[in-house]
Amino acid sequence: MGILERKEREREDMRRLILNAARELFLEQGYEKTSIRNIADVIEYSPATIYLYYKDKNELFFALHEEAFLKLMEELSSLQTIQDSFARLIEMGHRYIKFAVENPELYDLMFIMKAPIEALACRDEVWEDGLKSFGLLKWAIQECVNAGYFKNTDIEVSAITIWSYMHGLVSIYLKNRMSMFQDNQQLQRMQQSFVLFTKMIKETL
Amino acid sequence: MGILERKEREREDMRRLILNAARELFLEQGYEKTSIRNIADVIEYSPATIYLYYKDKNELFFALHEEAFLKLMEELSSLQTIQDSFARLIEMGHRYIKFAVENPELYDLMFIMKAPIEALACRDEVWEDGLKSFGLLKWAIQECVNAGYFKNTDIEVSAITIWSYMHGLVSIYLKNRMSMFQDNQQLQRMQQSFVLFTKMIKETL
DNA sequence: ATTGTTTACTAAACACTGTTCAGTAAATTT
DNA sequence: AAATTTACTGAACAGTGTTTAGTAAACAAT
Repeated sequence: MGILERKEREREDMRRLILNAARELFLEQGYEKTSIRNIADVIEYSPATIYLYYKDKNELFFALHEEAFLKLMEELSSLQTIQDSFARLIEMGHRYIKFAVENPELYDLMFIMKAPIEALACRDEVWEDGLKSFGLLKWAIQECVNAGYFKNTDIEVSAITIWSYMHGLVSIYLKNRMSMFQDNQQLQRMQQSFVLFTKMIKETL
Repeated sequence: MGILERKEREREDMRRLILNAARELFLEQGYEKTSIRNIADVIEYSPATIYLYYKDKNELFFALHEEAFLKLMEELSSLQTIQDSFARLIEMGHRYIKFAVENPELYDLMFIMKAPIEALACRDEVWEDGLKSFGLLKWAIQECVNAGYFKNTDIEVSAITIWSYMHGLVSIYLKNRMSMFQDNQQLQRMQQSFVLFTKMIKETL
């Protein structure tokens, strides 16, 4: 009885079809301007069909949120090859900034928008993707402690502190709140600040 | 010829009436769920009338954005009484966190939402409110340098770094991305992180 | 092969949204 | 008193997320 399996496959195909269209529109014109009807137009189905595969718009964007974390984790995965643990943590920071600047819509989805988190909340699940990448940061910090770079033992608090700085830096930039600097100076100022921050953690963490 | 003056007064009254209603709804049910029609209902005028006093919704929320900055500046104003410049900077941080936690919707409006910044952009003005409060931070840092607490001379970079951390910390919390900690632990973790950060800037800035 | 049943899909509607505009009634000026 | 300006609104436009009733095709049972 392979019919059920085929149906399941077809269902997955359809979910992917919808998600691909959603991602395409979302990345090219942003979240707010992407409507269910737009997505339906692209895949040449009725808007109502989308609701047979995704509960609502929140759930649809939570699926993209998951993808985005996969992408970030992928871009951070090759860090394991770096031997020196402090250099690895710094490179992690560089790549985090790079990811945010190159994928502003994804970053918004992952860390700022409330829609994906609401999709989680109403199925009362934990924020696994966030937890996993937070775990990666904690691991990188733990390695620095092990290697003798950091003395501070409360890894959790160190992780929050570093992540807060990183998130603050990129989201001030992404949400256009660095307009006190000329456009061409903003990225430069971010780099300068990042250098200062690395000095700060090196000397006192 | 006092008629023009009266008319101007009446116009200001109307603008305030609209803004008061907008603020009320906005703070009680959030930005997204507040519509022009909701505001119109409260003031018992037609929705079209609102457009005679505010260009669009962005401009309406930019007006609230200005108010929010006034409120923040007010809550930071009494800092001048603190003698020790480092203690003053720390207290500034405390009040920043307090403001964000107690006024999440206002904080969103000021530093995260793109609507107010768009209202600015299409009148191509600078972000004066942001600039002013950034100036206050720079002043507080400069005083720390003057008092010998900090050696670092690039105040601008120091300010970005400190603000980035502060903004990151509170917005991770406000946007519900601290769900890896139990609800009752989140504020405590923030405090711990803040203590760590103060140690960091004290020792290396 | 012909029923009955389930599945996949959609047109249309519901209740909204921001915004514009023609038309009206009152206030002001001539 | 007539003409003009001002303040306001009803209705519409073009969209939004979402639900529901109904249809046609696929499948299962006889």
